[in-house]
Amino acid sequence: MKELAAKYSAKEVEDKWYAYWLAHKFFHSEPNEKQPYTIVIPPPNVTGILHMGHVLNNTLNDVLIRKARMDGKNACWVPGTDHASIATENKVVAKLREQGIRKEDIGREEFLKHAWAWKEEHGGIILQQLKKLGCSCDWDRTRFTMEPALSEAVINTFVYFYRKGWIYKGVRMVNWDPEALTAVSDDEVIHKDTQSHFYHLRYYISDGNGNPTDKFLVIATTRPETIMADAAICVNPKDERHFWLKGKKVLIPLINREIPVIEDDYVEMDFGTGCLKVTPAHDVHDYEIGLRHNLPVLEIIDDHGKLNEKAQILVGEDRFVARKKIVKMLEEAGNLVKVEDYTSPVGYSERTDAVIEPKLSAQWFLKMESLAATALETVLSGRTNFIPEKYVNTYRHWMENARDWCISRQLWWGQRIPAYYLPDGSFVVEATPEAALKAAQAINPAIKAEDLKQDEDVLDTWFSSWLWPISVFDPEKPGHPEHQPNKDLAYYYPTNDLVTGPDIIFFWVARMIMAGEEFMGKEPFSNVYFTGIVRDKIGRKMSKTLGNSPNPLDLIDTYGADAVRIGMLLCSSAGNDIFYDEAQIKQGAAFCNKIWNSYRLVKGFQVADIPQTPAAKLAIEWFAAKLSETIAQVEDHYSKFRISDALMAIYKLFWDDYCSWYLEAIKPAYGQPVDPATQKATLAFFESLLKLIHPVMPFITEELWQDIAERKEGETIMYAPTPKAEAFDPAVLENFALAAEAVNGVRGVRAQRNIGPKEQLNLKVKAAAFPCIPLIEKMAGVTVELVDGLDDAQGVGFLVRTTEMFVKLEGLVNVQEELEKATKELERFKGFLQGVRAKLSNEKFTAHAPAQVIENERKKEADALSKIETLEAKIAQLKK
RNA sequence: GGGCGGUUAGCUCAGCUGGUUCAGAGCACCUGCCUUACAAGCAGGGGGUCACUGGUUCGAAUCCAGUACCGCCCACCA
Repeated sequence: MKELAAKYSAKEVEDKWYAYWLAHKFFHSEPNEKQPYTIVIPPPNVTGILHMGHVLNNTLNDVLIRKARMDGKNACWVPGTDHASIATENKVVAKLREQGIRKEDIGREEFLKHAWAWKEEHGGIILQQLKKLGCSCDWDRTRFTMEPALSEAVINTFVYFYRKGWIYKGVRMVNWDPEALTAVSDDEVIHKDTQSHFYHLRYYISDGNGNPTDKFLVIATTRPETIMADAAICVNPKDERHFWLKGKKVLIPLINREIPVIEDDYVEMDFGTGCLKVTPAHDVHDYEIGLRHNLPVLEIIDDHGKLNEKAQILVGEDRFVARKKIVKMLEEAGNLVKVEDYTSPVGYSERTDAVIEPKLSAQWFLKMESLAATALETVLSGRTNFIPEKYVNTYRHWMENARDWCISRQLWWGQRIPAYYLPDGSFVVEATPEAALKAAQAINPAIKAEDLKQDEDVLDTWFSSWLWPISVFDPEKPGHPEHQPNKDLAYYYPTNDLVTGPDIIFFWVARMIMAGEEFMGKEPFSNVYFTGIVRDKIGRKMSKTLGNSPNPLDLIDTYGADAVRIGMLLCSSAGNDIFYDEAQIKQGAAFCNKIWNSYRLVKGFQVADIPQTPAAKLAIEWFAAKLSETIAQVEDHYSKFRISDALMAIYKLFWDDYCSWYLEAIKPAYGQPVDPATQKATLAFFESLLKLIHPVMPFITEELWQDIAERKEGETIMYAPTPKAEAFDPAVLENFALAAEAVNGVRGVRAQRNIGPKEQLNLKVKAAAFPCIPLIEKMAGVTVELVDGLDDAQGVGFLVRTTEMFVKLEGLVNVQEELEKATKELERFKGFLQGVRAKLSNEKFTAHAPAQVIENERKKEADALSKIETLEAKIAQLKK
């Protein structure tokens, strides 16, 4: 490095060192005799692009992995991407739509060709972006959840659980989007309060032969067009108003079909009329009531949201048209009692904005009971820790109520379910078509390959990502209990830490624990660190539609990756949402510059064979202690995953202690040289600081570390050992603190009196001895004089603890002002003393409080007395 | 509606098992400085009834109960 510029320029530095790290394969890990430290990346969507949430998450991951590497562990961070079936398929569908192509028209095979092409074109961009951020992933280990080996793992897992009897096919109500003609997940349904009507309808009691009597009940519904699908009327068994209905049958208006009156606790007595029409095919809750009471399921709405022939009336009408028409018909028939305005939450499709239609369909499920119980135990026993701990409660609640996992999706992009149907509708489950044919022929020897039809659905994306901590190392393992883990899996599993958002605690974290326990008999990671959600300054979620999410790459370009990393970490305590503000990144950039310039100073030192100044000697002794003290704190913070606290501790050590105090203390006068011992110590301190902060700021630290000494090609700060705290004498820190107070006192006087820093002053200290006097002289620009008494009123005094100090100022002093100041202070201490004495004279206090506390109070009393004495003497002096 | 968590300085947060002058940090703010490492800087400074009410205790930001508000997860009243 040549002359250092006055400002740090990240751009020139970052690409250079990342290329260097890659060229030397510093990120690559292979099993060896060292202790492993492993992280698997939360795989981002393969076609996704980097957003601020990724920046936060991956910065944290990188800090942990770099720290572990410097701690001497064999650190391995496995990167990769997720095929993200729904998100990716949506994107491909949208792109095809632009070209006027519908996926149904081109068919599965052709569609998948487009999808793969899309993946090749857009896939992995995000991994390139992570490099810009400085992430030290082992790129040779990059995985993709839909690559052949990992897809096989998924299929094997399915077969394994099917054989175990935990996978079954069942009917479930899904969120049907009648425009997109697909089921959508719960997350893709947006509930919006919608203005509608509450129709009160009269159902006549049947005489038993399908004829109406003159008795009736009234139900309230928002969906009158579904009455033809009613299977029962339900009332609460405790509702006295409806006791008379017990065992009765009623007639559905307009079509006169007879349905029973049943009783179920689900019905709220004080809502609506207390009578609920039960429509199992078109309402989730009604479906569940139907199950409990064995009601028939009659579907009258088709995939397009139109009434079908089972409705008997209004066949072919759209559900909303049908609603209007049927209301009129009901009114004419005399069944409409009244119509109320009503606002209720209605589910809309996130993508098409169509009103979601609950629809029954056949789905594949995985039984959760046993898996959840085991995975709950993993966390409750502490084999896996959650940080922050509060998520254990959330986790427990979910695991204790886990419903079977619906693993099928009506999509094409993903691992296709390995169930093969025979012509008679029965099916076999096998890992390959060949095996399936064999199995089918065992049932019916006449079966040929073309007779078998594979299930159309693919598996939920999470059904592949839950294997991630295992499959990235050994894809053969999932689904194969007898398979011995390969070398990588045996070495790297279980991984150490997982950093992820709390929003996927169930989708992903819980299920990885299940898979880990099932296939490895061991938890997949020891700690899960939950980050918060990145929000903007005013608390809104970052989103594309709001346009409040900055592009991280622009930020890196402007401020540098180190600055962006600092900016994200500064405000990120675990589990709290992050309020993103560009100001934090500017703070990070300022810190880079500060580090840069502190090095410029040291690098510029002329070294000469001169004796070390006493101030420099004291400063070195102090900073060595301070460094050790801080290292211990930083280690403690890291051990508790308090990353932002660790960063802040180093930040203050670097800026306040090293730059503002240490460097100023050892800095020679302009043009003067520095002695060799001081130069050496200073560079050593600086190197320690670089190493401490490297995990957070990888680029600038590498740049400077390479410059402070002769380095060979292939050397890197990445593998420099983390500085260790050494034993130190606490008195060193205490003495320095006293001296610093004295310096601050003098500076206060200067500020108050408008005296420039260059003007030498005389400081009288009323004491027989005081620590670090050369330091005080250097830092405060004074000559210190130890005196017995302060008889000269021409000056300004202040107290350092109980020691009185006095800056001599000829003709500049306002005695009256000094007097007022001292009197005010005296009052304060007197009040304080009173408080302490009240406590000490309280018998209950002295009887109950521990000795330590009482002693502290006595010391406070003594200190206060001493200060009062000093102040009183001073006041007497001033009054003369 | 059920569960969980929160409320401390203008902002973001720390404060572990009640007791050190415990009321803190960073940023922001105010004042004075372009003092040859750094104005992305230096020095100094102001600022909080620890949400509210009650209780336990010699002693409460800290423990307990209630109230108010906020956030998250789940279920989302036909």
